Amino acid sequence: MLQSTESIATALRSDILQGIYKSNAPLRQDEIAARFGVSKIPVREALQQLKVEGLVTFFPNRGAVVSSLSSAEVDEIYAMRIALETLALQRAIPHLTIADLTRAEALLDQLDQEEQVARWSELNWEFHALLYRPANLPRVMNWVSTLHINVARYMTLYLAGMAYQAASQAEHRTILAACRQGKIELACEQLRQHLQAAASQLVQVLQQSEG
Amino acid sequence: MLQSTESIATALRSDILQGIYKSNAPLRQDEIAARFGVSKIPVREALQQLKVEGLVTFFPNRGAVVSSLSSAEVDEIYAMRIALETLALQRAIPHLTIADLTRAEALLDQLDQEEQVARWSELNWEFHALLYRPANLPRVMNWVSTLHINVARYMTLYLAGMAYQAASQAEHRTILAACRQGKIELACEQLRQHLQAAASQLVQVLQQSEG
DNA sequence: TTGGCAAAAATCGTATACGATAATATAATT
DNA sequence: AATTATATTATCGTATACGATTTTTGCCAA
Repeated sequence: MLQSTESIATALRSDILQGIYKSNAPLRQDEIAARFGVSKIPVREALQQLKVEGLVTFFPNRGAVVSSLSSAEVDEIYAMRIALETLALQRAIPHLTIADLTRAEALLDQLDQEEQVARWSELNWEFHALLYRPANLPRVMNWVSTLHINVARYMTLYLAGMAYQAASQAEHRTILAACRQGKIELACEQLRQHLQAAASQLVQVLQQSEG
Repeated sequence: MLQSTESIATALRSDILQGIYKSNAPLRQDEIAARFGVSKIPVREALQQLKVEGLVTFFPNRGAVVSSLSSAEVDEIYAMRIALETLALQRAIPHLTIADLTRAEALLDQLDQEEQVARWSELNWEFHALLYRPANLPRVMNWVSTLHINVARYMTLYLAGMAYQAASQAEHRTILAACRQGKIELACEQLRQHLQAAASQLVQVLQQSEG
């Protein structure tokens, strides 16, 4: 099994995003190793990566669990997302092509039709990433993607309602319209509001469950 | 040797920041293991963490080297720093205490006197971190610190001149003055300019060496 | 029953060991 | 002498093994 650390990290990231491993769930090294047909060594290396990404937390001599986020932490992550995603969008807009805009429009139409929550979340992220990618900021993209994974798993749990999806789609369309017109400031402000709206709702739900 | 991964990561981070390991320098696992009196396992786990942080790059079957940054990458890292550090400062200012401001002033006085480049760089970061910490955004602080390490090692190499330090100190004082007056927008704008100035100079130097 | 308490099992963290790949040195060929 | 081929060495990536810690289980006493 050559150079397995990376593929294990990718798979675990995906599992956490999809909710296969939920918050506080232990990530047993032997079990994961068996699943991938490797020893614990590359599994632990992958887990150390996910630790830096914030997705897992290590407890001394008790191994790793999926990180659980307080409402304050969700708020902080969204604050980071707003800062970095508006940066990306701002730099991307001048480089957006007609093809990009057409593809974005198609994604929104798909989102209107989508009923499956997991798939909706995927398409939603695809839409956002599409708008950021032309900024040509690979490190920003990487980190934004990581931040997205950190909170998206909560979104699929708590914000699955049609009400949120409808509002979100309306916001997507105002953002896309501003992008099409090259109105950078406006597009960024609407993105900021879009993310802030998601953050506020998620924080509210979490605060309730925190009692 | 119990739970050594973390202390190894910390030490290597410090070594890279201090330029003990320079760009593209190989990080030999056996050598590092011997230095810490451990096996390669915790060393590799530490290196995987630094990889996510951007400080090292792995080449298949050739191990890890200290990442080298292109001018474009430095530009991107500073763009991230500006986005995240203005966020932190903006949220910190309402919580800055008199004690914080006094301490910040003292740090600037120390900086005026400091001749040793490495120590100057340390104090400089201490000043910045002091202004951000009251924002109470631990994840932002962590990531900003990582971004800082990524570029600071280049700073000490290329921007050691007194001209830069004098200009930098003047900017520090305008930022601190705005903080003292509670002028959030102004302070953030001046911080943005301060970081942008550093970025521009470093990018320029790197572009020259890139030919 | 319930609340410790000891023994057993599970799990972790890492040292050791080893096959695989890459880098280097040495020999062979033109 | 230069170049290619081959052997040697260095280094990596990970499987195996094992002591240490934690968790669970079964037992006894209150």
